[in-house]
Amino acid sequence: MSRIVNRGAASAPTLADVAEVAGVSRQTVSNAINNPDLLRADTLARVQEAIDELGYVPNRAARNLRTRASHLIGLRARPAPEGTAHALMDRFVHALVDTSRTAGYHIMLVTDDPEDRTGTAGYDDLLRSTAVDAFVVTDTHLDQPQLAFLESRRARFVAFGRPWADPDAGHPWVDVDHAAGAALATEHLIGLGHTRIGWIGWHKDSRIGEERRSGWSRVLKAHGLSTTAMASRVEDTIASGRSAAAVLLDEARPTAFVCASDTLAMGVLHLLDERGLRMGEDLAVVGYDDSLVAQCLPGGLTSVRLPLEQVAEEIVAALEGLLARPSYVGPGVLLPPTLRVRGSSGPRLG
Amino acid sequence: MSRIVNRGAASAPTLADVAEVAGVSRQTVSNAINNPDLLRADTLARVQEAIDELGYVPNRAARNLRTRASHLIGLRARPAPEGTAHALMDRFVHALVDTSRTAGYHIMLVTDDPEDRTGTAGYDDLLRSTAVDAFVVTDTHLDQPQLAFLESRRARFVAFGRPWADPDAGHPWVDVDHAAGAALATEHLIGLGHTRIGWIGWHKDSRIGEERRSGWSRVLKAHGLSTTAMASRVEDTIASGRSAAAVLLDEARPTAFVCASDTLAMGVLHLLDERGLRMGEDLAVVGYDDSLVAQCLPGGLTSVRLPLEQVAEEIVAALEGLLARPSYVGPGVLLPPTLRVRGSSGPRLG
DNA sequence: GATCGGGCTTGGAACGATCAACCCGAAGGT
DNA sequence: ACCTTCGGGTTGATCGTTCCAAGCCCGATC
Repeated sequence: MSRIVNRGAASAPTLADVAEVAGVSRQTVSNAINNPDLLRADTLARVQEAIDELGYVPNRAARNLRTRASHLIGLRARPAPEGTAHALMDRFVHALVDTSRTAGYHIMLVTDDPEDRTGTAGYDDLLRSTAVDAFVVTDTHLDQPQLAFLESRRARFVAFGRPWADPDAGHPWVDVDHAAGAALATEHLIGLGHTRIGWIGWHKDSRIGEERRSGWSRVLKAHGLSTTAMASRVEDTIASGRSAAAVLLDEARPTAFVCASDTLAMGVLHLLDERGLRMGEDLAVVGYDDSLVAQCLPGGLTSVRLPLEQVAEEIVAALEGLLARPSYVGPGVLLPPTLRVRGSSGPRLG
Repeated sequence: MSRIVNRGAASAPTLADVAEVAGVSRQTVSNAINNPDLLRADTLARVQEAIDELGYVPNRAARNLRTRASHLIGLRARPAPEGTAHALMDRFVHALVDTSRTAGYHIMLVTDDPEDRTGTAGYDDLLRSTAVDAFVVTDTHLDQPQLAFLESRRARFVAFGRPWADPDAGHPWVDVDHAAGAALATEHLIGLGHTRIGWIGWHKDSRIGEERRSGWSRVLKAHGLSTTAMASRVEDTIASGRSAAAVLLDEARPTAFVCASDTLAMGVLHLLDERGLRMGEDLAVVGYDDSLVAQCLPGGLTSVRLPLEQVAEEIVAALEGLLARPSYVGPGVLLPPTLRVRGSSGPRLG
């Protein structure tokens, strides 16, 4: 069953059509839509009536052409790698779409063109062609060159993530206080009576990883507890988390772990599973990101939850400043995460 | 630290600028971009050179206005509810973005405006205002009225999901063969030696749920195995999955469960955890959706994997037909899922 | 040598909105 | 009485591209 369809093309009503019906000029209709307070109440009502009658909807392309704006924000994001717990994108994307809508923007998804090695030409084109007004970029820690390129091109964008390389960078940014999150997790474990708390984190070249790690070490030191031989830095995979946990557990005998991600935490849980140890009771584990995995796991994985909804709000606020004329670039925003306590951090120690 | 920035507005080069540099007319430049084969090779080269020299990028708004097309596809999707394992959106969205790009389209995200109860006005506006050329709609099973509305408005859209109400609906659709997935899971368990296989699914009014369930019952019957008292229909939450499993386990004593979702399967695993039973060994469990949770869980959750990349490809193909002139609507496409075998379905029985 | 035709090129006119400037009458100040 | 101001509305120009119909050039044909 297939067919050729010929859609009737009764062309849509334009501003001029509405103007004629309402007995006013084009501009007045335009004002009725964009600056209603410029019109007298009775005129406004008459125009509105004509709009409703004709079912008029402004043509975006024409408006975009004239105003040199598209009210479209490009979201540059890479998908969560399979096999990791990392699914914050879903939540963040939705929060961003919602917040943007209330501000009159729509979100357009952009991913890297695998054929473009620099991964930047496409973005530049989108901006220059007025396809998007600005970008929201994530994964800033991974793409220093790209960020530099965007800045050099005077591209308009807001970063979810600090400008690690240049704290004084000229672009707006919003980030989560990663150290505070790890500190929260560590304090929580100390509060439960733990004194030997290990860290499983990312490689040293990960700025976020080091940031999170600093929260852990700072709190331990503040409580006079030792960090020596208690930390491991590995790749963000379940397998590395598992083996890092195995080594630390045998050598330093921690009673709890704080992990730089839920993925690594899952690695610890894999190890517990293998060794027949009970999560929470034999070993406390805290993850990071509050992924779906943390939420769904039997017993639940205690995890640091990123305030993605607030991040989205701050990003949209920054976008509005960026796109205002003259554009306004405020200071970077750092938001505190929270801790979701679940079974994996176990009961208070005897 | 905040500041007012005044960006230099060296206005972008236009078609006319390129034409002047290349010593040809606007139309020739336009042809060089859109119909290169209409030009003599040397002219084309000269134009291309001018384009590169000026760094010209066609203005989308102007093109959209003239051609009455935006090359933007609206993706209507709702976020995964927190606390469920359901994270297929991430993968599907990315697949769709990638496939669309190769076809020259971009994806714009759309969610329901909570203030608009019908949830349809917004979509209609977007189409009429030429903001998007067409929609991709998901969750078709949940929104019958919306689908009907879109059809009545002659809106252009492709559905991810069968037109359950009217199998002969006029819009293109792509769906996964849900029954086949459940059948795959059931066959797998039978192959492992199970004969008492339970079903935990969704309420009867869920068409997808019933479809998946039919795969399970069909296979059992084909093998002469009983389905009586072996099935339960509940909400898609971990808690309901857990209690459904508890009841079935006590009353019908199945040795394996096929679940309509990974979320429900996680419910079963929660129960095992409570009762101190071992997943896979004491009870085999198969989920549906191949979520990150299934992948990350210690031992792993065997699950039915949806061919989302292929779905995306078929959807884009359907979109291209829909947007061609005259538009072409092909028959619906049904794609087979696959099974990802992991620890939760356990070893071959005794 | 005039005509024809095909391949390229050309200027002008849309597409549908907003911007900038202007217009008009009534109110208020000097 | 005259000038200014201001609210409320109009008109022509413009954004940058593609469509349209006509024009040009050149070689081939009669």
